[in-house]
Amino acid sequence: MPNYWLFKTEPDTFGWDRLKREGGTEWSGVRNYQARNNMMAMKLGDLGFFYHSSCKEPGIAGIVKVVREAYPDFTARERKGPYFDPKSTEANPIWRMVDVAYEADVPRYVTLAELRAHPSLAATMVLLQRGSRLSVQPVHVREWKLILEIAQHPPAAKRD
DNA sequence: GCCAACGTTGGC
DNA sequence: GCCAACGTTGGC
Repeated sequence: MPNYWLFKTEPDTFGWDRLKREGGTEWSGVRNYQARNNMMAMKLGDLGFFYHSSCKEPGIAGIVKVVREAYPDFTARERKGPYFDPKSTEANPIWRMVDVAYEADVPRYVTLAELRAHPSLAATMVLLQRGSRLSVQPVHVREWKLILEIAQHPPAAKRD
């Protein structure tokens, strides 16, 4: 059984279209210890939702698979780069990344608002907790299955 | 070790 | 653009 995760990304910077086009990516630039620890816990074959944040309609855009387990994030040592961290050295790299690859499309885009509308998700999903902004987070298998179930049906009609 | 100040995230 | 919540920094 794989474990399940959620990766946040800003579609203006690196969205689902680009991930599909390129087939996969290094998940570099994460500078939060909890998110790093989550990546260090990932195993080959784990699956993750590809989540669009900081955009007009935040939500789940696709599914990726972990194709390389955690290894040092070299962008921490790129002196001129935006992710440079002087605390990270070759002998002691403090930041890690994983590689992910395209796994599948979701049947349809599932918005944040829709996720929130499900009480059982709202109660437990890390993404939906107040003030939560963890960029790489675990998803419970129960949540994973429910979200896929939601994605297999048309969105609930909007009421006026 | 405390905690105020600051910069960032991210929904709205 | 606003602002609440968060994580980090640094003085003490």
